Amino acid sequence: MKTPSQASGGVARVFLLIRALTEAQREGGRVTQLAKAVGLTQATTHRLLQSLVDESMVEQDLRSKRYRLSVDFFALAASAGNPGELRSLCRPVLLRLCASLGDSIFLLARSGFDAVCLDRSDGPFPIRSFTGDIGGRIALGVGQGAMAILAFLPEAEREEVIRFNLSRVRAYGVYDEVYLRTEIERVRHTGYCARNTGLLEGMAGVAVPVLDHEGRAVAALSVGTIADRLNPERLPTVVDMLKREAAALGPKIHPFDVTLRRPSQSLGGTPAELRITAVPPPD
Amino acid sequence: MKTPSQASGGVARVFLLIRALTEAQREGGRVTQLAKAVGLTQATTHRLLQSLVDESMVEQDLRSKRYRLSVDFFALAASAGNPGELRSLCRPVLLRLCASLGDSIFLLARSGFDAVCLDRSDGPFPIRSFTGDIGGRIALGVGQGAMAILAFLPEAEREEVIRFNLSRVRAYGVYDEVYLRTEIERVRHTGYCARNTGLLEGMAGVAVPVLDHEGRAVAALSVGTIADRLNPERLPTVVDMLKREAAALGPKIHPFDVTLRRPSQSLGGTPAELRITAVPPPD
DNA sequence: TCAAATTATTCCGATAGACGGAATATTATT
DNA sequence: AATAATATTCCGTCTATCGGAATAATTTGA
Repeated sequence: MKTPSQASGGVARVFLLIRALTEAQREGGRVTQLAKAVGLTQATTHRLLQSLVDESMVEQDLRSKRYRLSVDFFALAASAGNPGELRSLCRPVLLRLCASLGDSIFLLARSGFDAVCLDRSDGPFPIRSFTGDIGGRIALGVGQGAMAILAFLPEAEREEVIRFNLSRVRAYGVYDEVYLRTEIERVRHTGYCARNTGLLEGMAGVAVPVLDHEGRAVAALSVGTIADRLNPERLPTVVDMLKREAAALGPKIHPFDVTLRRPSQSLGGTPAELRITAVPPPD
Repeated sequence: MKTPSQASGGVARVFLLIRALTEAQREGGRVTQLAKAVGLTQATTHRLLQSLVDESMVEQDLRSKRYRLSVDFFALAASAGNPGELRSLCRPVLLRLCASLGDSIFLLARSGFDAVCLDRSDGPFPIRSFTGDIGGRIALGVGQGAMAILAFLPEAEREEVIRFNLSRVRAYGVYDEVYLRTEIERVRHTGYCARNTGLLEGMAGVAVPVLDHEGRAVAALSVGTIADRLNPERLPTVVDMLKREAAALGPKIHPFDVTLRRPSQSLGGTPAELRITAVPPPD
């Protein structure tokens, strides 16, 4: 007997623990605390942690005895950030756009119901972004990049994502379904997504989807900058450059064709960028 | 009974498989091939893969049935690339240096016997580098950044690393132990590591260590550029800026204190760093 | 400085769940 | 359409995991 919501095998336990470790990366996690977080006994948690240390995926501070994910884990996973060579393909594009425009450029890849930031190239105008750091994720429909992707998914898939994401995106200024669908239509019509009144004060962004050889959105190129620099005069130029680069990328892309599966592990909640590092009080 | 060289628990098997998947990221791996690679039966390999798919760490193409690591895996591991907030702390530094110097700046973190690239900021002068892409690793002692770290490890640790790495670094132009030790002494004396005759034709680099509050090297700031731009006239300025930034970082860093353990999984082999992907110049 | 409390680590018997041989289904090849 | 290669499922065996409990280490408090 196994609860479907609860994980099945030992693999699930390992990743449950790893997820708990990501939460505790800042200070490192202690066995007791981690055990409670994953719902296992201290003994089991301890043994799993030791196994992970043996694999050098986790390291333990000799003084505090706290555990955290290791840089080796990061290095191991780095290749996963280049699916179908997408990142390698886009890197010169990012550099080129960044050099020409002088703004920060982001590469977002679609991943299930989210977009994940795979790469960025910062221009001289510093910027704070939601998807922000490499590895950051955001629900499809929130922010220009993730909206550009959502708008250009095949209809059936788009509907499923909208249904699943509606509750997740409410917090971000997507007030209702009608508004979201109106936006999507606009993006589908114009071929880009731009907003001046962004999620962050004074910040603006514009993004275009990157379509694979069959016309489905798999990624987005996104520009983030200060609001002044996306004025009506400059915007068309920026959009044009983005579209040109995106179009050139399309034929080179051969993505995996995967079944969309609802994540059991909640992706939703509060994104890391909004979690204003409150230290969880021990009790 | 279990071979000590072969892994013990189920955790080891999982990561054995994940490692095999990183090798096959480009095209994706098939069950048969992966099973052979990890030395398990197809049935077991298949079940493990399914478990990983359930965790959305792996995805499978519906057409080709091939498996690859997913972007979710990358996103999960991203927090591991910010150990002790090192990356967050250094990001503004990278941007500042990149803006002032106009060259590409790298942040390397020490990890066991290696240095791993945690972040980079590319300047207008395109560059090819060994440690190159984010997540890339290189043996301590090879390249300016990894040399800067090695030179400023505590003596006992330094000796152990040298002993372990000597065979690994021979391929890279470190011809013998005497040469390596001479270099280390020079770096310790001057406080930086610069080379014009780099591993790559026409490329040059200079790096300084980032020392923690107890004076041990935990990271390096590295500049990569074209050889002309590191002439005797400009070099002192660059070194000075790097040193200044590194010194300011030191007190903010409180690293984990870990036991150095020889990796069972060979790091050696054909390093990913030799598979150099040239970055086409922007224009 | 010592004692109490908290936390980390080790032990070990029971057993849940992984293992893999073999059968079956699917896809590619000729 | 037949054959081959590959992927997936089944299920009995038995191994490797689980966790309660004991022990060790560390922190807290007086």
